Amino acid sequence: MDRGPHLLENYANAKTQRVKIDESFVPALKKDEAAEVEHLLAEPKSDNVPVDGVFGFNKENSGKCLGLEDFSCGFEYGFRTNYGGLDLYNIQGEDDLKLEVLDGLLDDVDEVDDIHAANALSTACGDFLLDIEFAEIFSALDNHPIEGKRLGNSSSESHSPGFSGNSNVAIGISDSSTVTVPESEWKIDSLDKIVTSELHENFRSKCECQVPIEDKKCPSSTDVQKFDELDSKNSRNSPDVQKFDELDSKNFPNSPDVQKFDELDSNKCPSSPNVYKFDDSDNDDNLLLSSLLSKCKKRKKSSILGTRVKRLRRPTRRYIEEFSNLKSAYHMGEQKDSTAALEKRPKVKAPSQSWLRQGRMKKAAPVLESESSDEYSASESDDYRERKKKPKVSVDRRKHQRMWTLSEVMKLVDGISQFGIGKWTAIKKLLFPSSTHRTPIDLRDKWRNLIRSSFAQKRNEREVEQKHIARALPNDVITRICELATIHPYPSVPYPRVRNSEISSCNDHVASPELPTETESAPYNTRKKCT
DNA sequence: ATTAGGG
DNA sequence: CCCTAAT
Repeated sequence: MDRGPHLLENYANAKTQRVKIDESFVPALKKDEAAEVEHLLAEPKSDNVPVDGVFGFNKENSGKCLGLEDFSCGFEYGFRTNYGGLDLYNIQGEDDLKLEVLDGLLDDVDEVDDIHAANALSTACGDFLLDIEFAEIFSALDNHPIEGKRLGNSSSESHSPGFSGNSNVAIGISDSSTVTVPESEWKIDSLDKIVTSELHENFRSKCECQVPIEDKKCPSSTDVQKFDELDSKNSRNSPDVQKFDELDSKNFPNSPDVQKFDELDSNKCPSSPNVYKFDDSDNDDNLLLSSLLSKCKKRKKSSILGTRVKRLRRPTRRYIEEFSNLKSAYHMGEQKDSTAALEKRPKVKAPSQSWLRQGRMKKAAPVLESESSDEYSASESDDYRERKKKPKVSVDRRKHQRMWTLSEVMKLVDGISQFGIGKWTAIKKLLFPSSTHRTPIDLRDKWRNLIRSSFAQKRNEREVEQKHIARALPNDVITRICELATIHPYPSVPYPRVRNSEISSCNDHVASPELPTETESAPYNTRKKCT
């Protein structure tokens, strides 16, 4: 019973966290209004009227009262999808996670006991609000675009005067600067007004409790009706709910994932000061939080779908992939073959870093898969298909090129030795069956480059005794490539001037095209006949 | 749908 | 890597 509040406080105190508790849930609310709300919250309790009735968090009442819950669901949803790599909703990047967490926590509070958890209405909702069905209402008052705006607020620390005093009212507000929120343009005021008004209205009409609240600005009853409609509509969409269930279970099979949040988060926005982090010192609480979170997932589903989640911004492919990869990376660890040591570039721990690291950042791009997973990626086929048909996708890939690893090169060489030149799709299928990247064309391009570079390197090697060729391919690979190049001459890529002499010399080093020395190059020469 | 070539 | 033309 007191656990919830306790938790709240704990987290409120955490350094890294920016969570506001209590009254901030109506951030821009004028004082009198705030007072009203507070009153409203406080009042019912003495009357044995569950506060959640007002906020619509009651089980039987869920979905009512304009869905404050929905807001929070939005956050939760965002978090979940982000982490799960689900292609549903883009949080603009970062950190709505904590919202989810907090929300979950709060949500659970009312489960814990008779604590009526009023949910958190974040100031950050702007982004989602417009999305949500009932945003229409807001739009009437507020047409401000919320795109790309961010709430610059909030390094402000949490303060929890108001409601924290009420032992049975837990109000969590996540005021996260990290959450994408329209700036001042976004009329929080109007929202708040409506919200409060709605609260009043609902409280009156549904709870039938006299609340000493002056209905200063009650929106037209139509608005209320709208909410109600919405509500009823939402409350019975079991199919959707089921859908969500599937979805959910797929993406979040185990709550332990939540624990990785910390790591994940820091990877994603290392620079953000406002990143919510689990405090190490709070391990117990973290665990609790995790379980709470998982619990709350179930409970929120219906309302999430109820609002017909449609977001303005879909998550970037990159974003999605990133998360999924990240997740899979955790599960499978970093498995690499022995050639990994020879990788041209260091492996990156987190995709997020890798996409920063390289690539031309002209346009939006898909995620850079972690090296370790490139051969195991399950989503390969999809990616591949899409890439081929939608030009847009190709635009995406352009963004970050992926270095070819030695192992990849070797596979490519193998493939060419098997299929010969020009069977790029075959090679792709056979040797890069699960690489989301590396289209047949890529293979060809790579091969084209390999030939050129190999010969160049070969030449240099002889002249300068390959010393400062730091990131050059290993000699044997070069040799193999040279051989293959002679065996399967690439049509349109003339060898850099040094044609035959170069080739012959190249072959001299290892094996003659006709008679392979039984060194490592043997397997390739044996198949030279396929041109 | 693939491949070749060029950018 | 991307794009386009040619198969």
